[in-house]
Amino acid sequence: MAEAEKQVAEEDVLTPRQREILRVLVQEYIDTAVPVGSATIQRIGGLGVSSATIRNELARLEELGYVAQPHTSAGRVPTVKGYRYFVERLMEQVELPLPEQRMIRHQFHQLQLNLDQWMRLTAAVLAHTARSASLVTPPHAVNSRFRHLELISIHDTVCLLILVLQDGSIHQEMLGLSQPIAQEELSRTSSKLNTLLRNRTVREIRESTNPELTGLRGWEAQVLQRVLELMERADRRAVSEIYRDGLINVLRQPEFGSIEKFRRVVEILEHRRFLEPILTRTLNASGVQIIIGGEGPYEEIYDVSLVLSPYGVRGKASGVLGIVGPTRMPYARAISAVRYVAHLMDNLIAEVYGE
Amino acid sequence: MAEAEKQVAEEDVLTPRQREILRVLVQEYIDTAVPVGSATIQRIGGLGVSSATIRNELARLEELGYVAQPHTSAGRVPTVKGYRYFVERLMEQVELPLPEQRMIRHQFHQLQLNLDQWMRLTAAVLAHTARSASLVTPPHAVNSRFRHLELISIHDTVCLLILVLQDGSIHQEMLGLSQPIAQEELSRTSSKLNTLLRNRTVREIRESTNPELTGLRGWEAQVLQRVLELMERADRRAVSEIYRDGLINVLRQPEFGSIEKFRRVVEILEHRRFLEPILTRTLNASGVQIIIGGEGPYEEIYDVSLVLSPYGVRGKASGVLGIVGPTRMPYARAISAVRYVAHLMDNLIAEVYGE
DNA sequence: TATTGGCACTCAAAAGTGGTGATTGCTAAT
DNA sequence: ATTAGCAATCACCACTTTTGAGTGCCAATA
Repeated sequence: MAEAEKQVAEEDVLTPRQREILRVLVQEYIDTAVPVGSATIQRIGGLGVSSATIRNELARLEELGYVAQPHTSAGRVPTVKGYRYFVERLMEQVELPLPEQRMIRHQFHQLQLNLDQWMRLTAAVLAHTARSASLVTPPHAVNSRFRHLELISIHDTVCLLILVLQDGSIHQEMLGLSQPIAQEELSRTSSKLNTLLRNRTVREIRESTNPELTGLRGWEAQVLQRVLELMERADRRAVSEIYRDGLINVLRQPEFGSIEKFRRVVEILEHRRFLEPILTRTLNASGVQIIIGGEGPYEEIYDVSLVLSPYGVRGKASGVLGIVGPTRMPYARAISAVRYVAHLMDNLIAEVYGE
Repeated sequence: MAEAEKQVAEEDVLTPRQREILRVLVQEYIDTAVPVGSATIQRIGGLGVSSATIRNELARLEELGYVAQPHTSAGRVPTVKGYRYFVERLMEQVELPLPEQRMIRHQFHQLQLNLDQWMRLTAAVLAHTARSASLVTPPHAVNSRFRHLELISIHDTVCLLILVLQDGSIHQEMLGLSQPIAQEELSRTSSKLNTLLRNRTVREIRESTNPELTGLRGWEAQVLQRVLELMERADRRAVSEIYRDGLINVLRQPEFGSIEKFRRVVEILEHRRFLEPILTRTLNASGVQIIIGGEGPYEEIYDVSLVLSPYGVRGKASGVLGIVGPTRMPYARAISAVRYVAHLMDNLIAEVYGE
């Protein structure tokens, strides 16, 4: 198995004892937020060696870049590389405790299936379960297909345009018309377009040579134009909207005693520019993704981590959900929470959107 | 006039000089966040008296509860009572500078009128203009009237129910049907209901004795039931959704060097339990409301203030917008920003929703 | 050769120290 | 009623000292 091979290959770099020391150190640091010294590891680690031996091993781990000292006379803290090794090889995968699973399922079952409420609930449940800030994007199809158009007269020259796509997303917009149009005429046009466009993608519609479509003029052409624009926007913005919750949980973390680090979390959550590429990437991945701040392309968000997972039915309707917290995060719990909720969403999506 | 009487009555308590001293003190404290001493007031206040006199007056103001000393050898800071007096009687009302007005108008005119984007923009503009955290609730009608229903088959036994009310709000919900229903039949029912319910309130529908309505059975009755429930929920929850922005601005305030006070701001913004009653109250008030934390029913949110205003067309569609910040807030600017944006919204709402 | 006890060393954090200056309240003079 | 003058207060700052957790290294040990 590739898995086993990888593990063997890794043993060339870290001995089992070093791995155990690293595991204990990261776990302890996650629990206490205090740099961990050799004596502490000896006390709670249960490996039968003296603190001097552990010191030697720690020196080696530091050379290799897995741990670092905030200052000479302090214990060690994990580096980004250390966290990465921990979450990939050392951490014990746990399932979310059954009572919590039951509670979450219960909450989801009580729900009337309104997309907006549903997303909110998901964000709230994630935040509560992982005790950190959460984010959720609504399920979204890749090449959305037209499903239904509705034009409702608001007054003479303004109508409300409601567009429903096959992924169930609803897009609305006020439309100023070039001339006064009555409701009857609006209805006639919308039912015409409903027939012409049904189940088509933007591309198909644009390439159509159907004279009924290409021949549209005046306000009707205007409506079609807006419909296409809305569909394109929906396609382009894989991440349409982001539901958030639980920011307050992050404030409880001791590392945010000073404002600066906390600011980064708020910035990540408020500014799409960070999230958009990360979420898009997650959408196309599979399984729980762990992004540790400071690594590779994520230098800017040093000491903030994200645990994200795609959910939904691939190619039909999928979204991303996950949590944001300090690098020093209880990953085991976070991952199990994210994974469980994502699975639950997979099922719900399959139930609602497809067979 | 009641206004004038009140002012006269108040002059019994505070002499003109005391008022001027209080005004200078609060203004200076708002600007600098540093306790203000008698010398400072003498220097910048321009009242032709010595600092000793000012000290005497300050002692009196302290007795009366308008100012307080953080410790014996420090200057004075305003109390909640002091702030209240300041915003109601001493502060000079200013208009938002014209260039800013122009910029805001410009942003609103560029907008395609989608409610969701609109609310977001409003929150963003408020946050930016008042340099603080902002919140906005969408416009909402009191006794909403039915406008349009659309049923879209998702698969056999699930359909998407879209309900448009007269205030332009759109409500959607997935509906599990008791039996498989085809799209044609869904359409027939929705157009029937559209005729029967058009422009009616929940109350009117419930009290109707029209046999076409009371005679509905099976899944059709189920649909009607859900429509009524949705309409009732829309009526009941005056504050449906809250758009927020600009939290990051609050982090810049020096008083949030420690986390504790900041936490309160986040709590207010995240938990509806604080906001709901405040917003509902504001909705029924008129003009800009200033809520100073620690006062009366708002003890819990000590040292956080809100500047809120209702907007929209009374009885037709109205909402609340405003900002949240530290008690030590540039009220003049905040109020002018909130007032200006609220007026702008009044006009936009009138333009879109009515004559 | 790996492990260990012992020990000198380091250094951040906590506790202590004294000086500074802003500010007050009080008093006596105007 | 107002003011100048002045002693008293006390947070704040810069500085020093103390403390102790923790390290690195070395010589002894298995």
